[in-house]
Amino acid sequence: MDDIDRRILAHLLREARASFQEIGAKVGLSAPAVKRRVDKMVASRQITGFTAMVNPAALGWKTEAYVEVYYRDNISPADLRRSLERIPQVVGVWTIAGEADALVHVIATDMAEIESTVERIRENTRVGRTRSSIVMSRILERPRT
Amino acid sequence: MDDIDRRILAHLLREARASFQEIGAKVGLSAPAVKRRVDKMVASRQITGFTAMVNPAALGWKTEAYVEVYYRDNISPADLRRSLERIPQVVGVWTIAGEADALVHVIATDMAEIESTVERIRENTRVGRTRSSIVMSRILERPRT
DNA sequence: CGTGAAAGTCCAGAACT
DNA sequence: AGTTCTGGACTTTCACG
Repeated sequence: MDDIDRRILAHLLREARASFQEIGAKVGLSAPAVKRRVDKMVASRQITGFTAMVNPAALGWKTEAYVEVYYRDNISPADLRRSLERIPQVVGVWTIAGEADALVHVIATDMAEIESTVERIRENTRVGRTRSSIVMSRILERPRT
Repeated sequence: MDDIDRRILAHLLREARASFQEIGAKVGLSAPAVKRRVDKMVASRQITGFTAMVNPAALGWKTEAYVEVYYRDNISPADLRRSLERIPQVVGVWTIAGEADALVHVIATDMAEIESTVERIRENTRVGRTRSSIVMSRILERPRT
């Protein structure tokens, strides 16, 4: 991972559908060279994939929340994942050090769906209390460079 | 935005570099038809762009935190954005309803950098207290379908 | 809103510096 | 590491249903 790789990555973060040729022109490399570098970054899991960024509001996902979860006892990351990945409204889960044990990102079409999703999270018997913060507006969101 | 659009979008969320032809084969449309639909979704800002997903750990971004910020008085979203967007370690900001006023996602190379970034957030005189949660592990992270 | 065909562009691998 | 070359695939525009 040298400086050219970083410039290629920066380009892909901004425009993931750019052609290798186009990227090559910017960084001063031929298209095959760029492809080889990108393939390598994907193979080494530095790049984990390419995705579209969507405007949730334009798609009916009007409501979003971050839910802190406190567990009664220790829970393994694997168990945590198993219990939450089947809930489609859960789009992110992180274990945290601080007051709570885990932070869960929930996205839904309306408030009622947020509520029922939090209920589903609570169904796990090991969950103690939860503390939800409803997102009012996205101020800033940028891909990590 | 009909069902075919949703299937195209789902495909792009999974693999943003897929060719229009490939997507067309999955949804039963020709490549030009797919391109027109994608162009339309981009033009209408339902799709806001295409980006690479990176593995922060593989890139030296070892440390991540979510910081809740409590303000002394009301702050406008525009002011909030202005004060935080110049801090490069800040990758996400949302205003929230709950206990705190804003949730700030911070990503850094090490703990010291997290600390100094939180310090920078606190420099704004209107910030009251902050409450940080350090991310220990990413359990689940998926694009919204 | 769809298709099919044109021309231009790009990809992906091979061969070579 | 990098390049150039090449056959085949893809994108993109356009005319048309």
